[in-house]
Amino acid sequence: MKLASWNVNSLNMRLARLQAWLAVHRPDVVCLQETKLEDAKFPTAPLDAAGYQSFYAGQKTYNGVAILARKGLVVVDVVAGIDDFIDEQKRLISATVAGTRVVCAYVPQGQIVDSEKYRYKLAWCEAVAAHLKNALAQHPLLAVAGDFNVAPDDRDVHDPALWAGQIMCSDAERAAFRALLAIGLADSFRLFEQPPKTFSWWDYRQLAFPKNCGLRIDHILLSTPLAERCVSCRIDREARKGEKPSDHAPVSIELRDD
DNA sequence: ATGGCAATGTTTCATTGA
Repeated sequence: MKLASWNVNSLNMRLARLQAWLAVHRPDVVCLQETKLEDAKFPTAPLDAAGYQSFYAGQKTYNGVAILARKGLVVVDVVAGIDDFIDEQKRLISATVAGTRVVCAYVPQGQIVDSEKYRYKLAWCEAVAAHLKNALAQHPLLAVAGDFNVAPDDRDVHDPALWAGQIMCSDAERAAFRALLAIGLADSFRLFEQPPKTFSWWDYRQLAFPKNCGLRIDHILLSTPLAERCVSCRIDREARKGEKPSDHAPVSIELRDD
């Protein structure tokens, strides 16, 4: 099974790119963030034509998450939102795909350390930690894929001194990320030897991408039984190239069939 | 020198993202 996660920064703007990427990589499951589309406007027909079922929770302008599953895979128990946490913002959707519980997450960005949005980010992560603890108790095969807006450690930052203590790198955010791992999840990227300076997001400005001034903030976390079956984790830098890219690149894993 | 780029709707600017 191949599972991917991609913050598309507007599915409307990125649909053609997504279709082309799906045609080449043929993942079984894709988690999308920042679709920025109300549910009535989700492009189910073109994605159906591309061979995918769509499950989504969106809103106008901001946020929006979706899970795509290759046609033929059985999908049950689709639920939007976080247990015991009322949130106007559409940032979490879960579905069981071919027996694996898949959670697609778009963690708040947080703007500036100690801002109102930063406090919301930390509260959101705390609620999601509780949600995932419960999910793991019910589903030993659990994958959490998304844009976490946290660079877990300095290897995930192009210039650690520049970013020290800044948004996405602060101690509290990194602790919140580690708290998710502590539930019993592994950062699939770190299960393998990886090229140094591998990132998943680059600012649109200042030639950040060609200079590889990026951060690794998009992750796929796996419960122990899935981590044991994981044979690869890659970030597709190619998808960030060319005209009108998303500012994020997709991350993909492959799970051995048992 | 506190900007820069991109997407969106409130649209020819303000807001947000990261």
